Amino acid sequence: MRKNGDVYDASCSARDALELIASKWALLILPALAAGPMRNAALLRRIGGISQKVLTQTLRELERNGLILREDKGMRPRRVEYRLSRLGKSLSRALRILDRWAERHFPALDAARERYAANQASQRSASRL
Amino acid sequence: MRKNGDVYDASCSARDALELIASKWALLILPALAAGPMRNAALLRRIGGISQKVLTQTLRELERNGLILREDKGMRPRRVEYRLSRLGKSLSRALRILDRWAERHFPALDAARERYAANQASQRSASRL
DNA sequence: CAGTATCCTCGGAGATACTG
DNA sequence: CAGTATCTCCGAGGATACTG
Repeated sequence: MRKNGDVYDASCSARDALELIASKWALLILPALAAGPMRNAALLRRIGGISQKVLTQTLRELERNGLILREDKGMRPRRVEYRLSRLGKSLSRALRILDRWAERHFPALDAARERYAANQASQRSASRL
Repeated sequence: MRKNGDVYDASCSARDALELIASKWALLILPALAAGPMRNAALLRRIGGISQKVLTQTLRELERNGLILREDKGMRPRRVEYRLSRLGKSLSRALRILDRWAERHFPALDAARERYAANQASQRSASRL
């Protein structure tokens, strides 16, 4: 992306940051970890519908960006814990606002979708006259 | 908000809402429209790297969810304007917080990535000994 | 248990050309 | 000018099996 012509000005890196955040899975993992440190298996259970591969990928990406910390206590059987870094907690707080927005407004979104569907239907039947 | 250890139960719809938001393009279109109503071509210019098709798709999806309004004034040549709905403005305000977070913290993210890369490199060379 | 390695599928998204 | 219609391709992500 961002092929030719630097259309957008200074906020390019911020845009990258946004894209990191705008990952569906990151948006679910961070809140999960906000509750406290968690292990791989627990995250798999907690976040329904994510595969082991994608979970690992996303965790690595979050770790790479300094949002979470990975602690591998060298035990047998193995035990690895993930937890939010300071930066991750900060982001998590910002995300909570979005979360609350979603909770508060999804009824409105649903309603809008129904209205839209109804409109579509009536327009289809009108054009058939 | 999914406080107990169960997989997501009640907050499924909110999760859907989050996924709508977690679209890279929606995250760019909404702030663009926050500045004021805009037409197709203007959005294409403003948001670098998006194709006509994807722009239309995203706009439709946002309209369907009641976040933006589409106004087609029946002129020749055609003139269609998009603008935020009340709901869209509300979301846009919530997103601005994220935006600010990204602007404020992307240096930290960058730094973390460099640290990570350095670690990787030193670990690779260590394992080669 | 945490993580990798493979293989494979499906759909997101680009390019291009066309229409009202 | 806004939008559709096709065709195409690439890669994110799922399933499964294996390893330390």
